Amino acid sequence: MATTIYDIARELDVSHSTVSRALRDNPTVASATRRRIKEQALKMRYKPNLLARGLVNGKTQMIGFLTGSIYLEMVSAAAMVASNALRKAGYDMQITATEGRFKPTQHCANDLVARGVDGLIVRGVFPNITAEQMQEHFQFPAPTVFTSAVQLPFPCRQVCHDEAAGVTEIMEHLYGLGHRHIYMLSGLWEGWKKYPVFQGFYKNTAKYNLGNAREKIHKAPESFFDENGRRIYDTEVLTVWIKKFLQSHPDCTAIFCTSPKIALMLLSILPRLGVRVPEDISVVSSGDITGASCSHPQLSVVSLPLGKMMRTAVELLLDGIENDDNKPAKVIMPTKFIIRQSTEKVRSKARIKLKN
Amino acid sequence: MATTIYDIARELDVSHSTVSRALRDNPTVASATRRRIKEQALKMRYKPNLLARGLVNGKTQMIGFLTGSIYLEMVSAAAMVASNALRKAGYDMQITATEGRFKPTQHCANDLVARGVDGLIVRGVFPNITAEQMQEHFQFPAPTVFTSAVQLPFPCRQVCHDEAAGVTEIMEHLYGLGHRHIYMLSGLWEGWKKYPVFQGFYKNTAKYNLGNAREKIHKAPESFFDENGRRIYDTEVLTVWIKKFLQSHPDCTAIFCTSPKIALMLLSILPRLGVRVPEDISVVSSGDITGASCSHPQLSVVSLPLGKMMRTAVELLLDGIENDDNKPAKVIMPTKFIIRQSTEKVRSKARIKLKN
DNA sequence: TTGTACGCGTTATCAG
DNA sequence: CTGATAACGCGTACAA
Repeated sequence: MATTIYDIARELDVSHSTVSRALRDNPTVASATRRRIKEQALKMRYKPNLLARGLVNGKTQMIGFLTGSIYLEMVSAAAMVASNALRKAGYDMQITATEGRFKPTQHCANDLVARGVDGLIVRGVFPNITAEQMQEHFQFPAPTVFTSAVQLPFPCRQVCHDEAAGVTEIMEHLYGLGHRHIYMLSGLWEGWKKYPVFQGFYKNTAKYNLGNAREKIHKAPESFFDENGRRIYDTEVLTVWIKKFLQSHPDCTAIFCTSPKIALMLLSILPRLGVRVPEDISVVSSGDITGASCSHPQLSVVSLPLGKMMRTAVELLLDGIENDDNKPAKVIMPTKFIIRQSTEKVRSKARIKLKN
Repeated sequence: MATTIYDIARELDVSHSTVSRALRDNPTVASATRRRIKEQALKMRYKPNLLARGLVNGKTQMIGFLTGSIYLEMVSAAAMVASNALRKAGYDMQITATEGRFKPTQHCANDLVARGVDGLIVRGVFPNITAEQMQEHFQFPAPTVFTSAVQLPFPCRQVCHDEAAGVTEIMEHLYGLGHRHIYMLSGLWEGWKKYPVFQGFYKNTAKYNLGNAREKIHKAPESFFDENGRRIYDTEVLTVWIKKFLQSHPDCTAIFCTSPKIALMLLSILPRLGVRVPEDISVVSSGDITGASCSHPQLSVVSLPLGKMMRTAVELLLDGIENDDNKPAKVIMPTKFIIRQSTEKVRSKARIKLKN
């Protein structure tokens, strides 16, 4: 059994409440006894039971970080930032990854709350969870901040990045390079048609008169989890897919991927099909993972202000906790377009031709 | 305030203990009342207070996952596997990332225990924490399983992968391709000289008579965290570093990286220095991150059995929890060498020459 | 079948 | 300055 304040009290022949006070530097207890108690506590390796403390205080100094997956580089990076920022403010953060499905997500969220977290950071939107479901089921008694690429269509505290603006930059860039046949390769799940990427794509396709946006958006093959817990896009499958795609869309001169991972794979697959990047086709992506700067060619991307977002989220959260409210607030952060080498002037040939 | 069993009891004019029993399907309570109570609980959106439950039960159904960083792809993947395995067994898992330094790590570990976790998975060894410190400070009252590349030099439950064997495979492979000047580029911190990678490298360098191993091992430039929480190896710095290295070691025909990320960067830097991979220099790494299969050329790697390791760790942990013991156990898992395209027959020229 | 009373380890309020 | 005593919400002997 772990030692409790009672053990210390008994040993020193004082009451447990004196021990409790002494341990938290309450000045009402004589400095002499205070010292004695602290020494004894140290000697007995006393560690306060945080469950008990949380129960009586109604506060746990613990923040929950809820996310569908911790596997994505950008998610884990975000978690680190949030964790460090919170630690500075005296809070611990516990990450809970839920696989993105509704049931586990809700379960974990409830658990977090039931475990008495003082606040909640909900990262991302979840596959197969609609906005309506989020609104209905993601109302927690503890202050909550949502962070994602999506402006949630209900009042809540949230900080998101302006992905649509990023898309605008991309389209502007590509258009300036002469591209008129720009396709979007989406790895995103259904049910969130309102994704700003889509909106941005629609808007700009219209603005530059690039044809029917709906026909330009294509869904990438599903990814899956391998036995090592890694989310994998099967290379073979993607190869077949992109081959078919280019055969039926030979006018394509630029591909905009919503996932940098898919973009990176494209960079490696296309040359094998006899398609050069960027000479034949330009590739660009949303999301700046580190691999993007050592790919061949280096990938042009929309960089997301993850660090700022998470620090802001933490600020919002702490504010909510201090003032014991949960009043809606929306912060939208600008993205930054990083031009590297995967985007170039449009090719002269109208149609692309694959090897053999 | 959240609703408690007392609230339900009052509403239904029964005692709170009846409610407590009913809610956990205790057959001693009349099925009629049981239904009434459950309905009422649902209606009042009752959620059990897990702090209180944990306090009285001495069990929380919660496992802590302690790691220096969650940022590495392999760590987050491992976390997902463990989390899912634990969930199946009825446990929740909370991840705590500590930045790898001693103080926060110890703090977080104590916190986890103080919060009443039923068990602990400690992933990796920690920068700047020696084996002695680990032995002294990582003795927790709750069952603990360590997972890492290192066999901890003290009795504990642990599952590690046999990295040395992986190195052996690499060296065998390279030697077979004619390489006699194999260098190791290590991204690992000091203080853990006992890393099996080193041992494996020493052993095989001796075995194949490849010269003084100590002179073959070189430390890569330090990485740092950028504002977005990503661990970055600065490309410029690494470029300068590798340039200098090759100038002073022109005999080098193969580089073995302990970090796949560095290897990937090398793949992109070397060509810019006029060095072709694998024609001029072979590159190989320990750790199979997904980017390794879409690099140019694809990277030969030692693949770690992360999934199996984590599932085994979970098994060990659950065993420890069930039997309420913490008796030492050591599981060592074999790695798998994946030959891709970054390793080839040794070049004919004795010395490498950089562009300009 | 149900209710009473107590304990889990803290903190907080009151007397003294 | 210190010590009873009462919460916090839940589980559970024990009694009814």
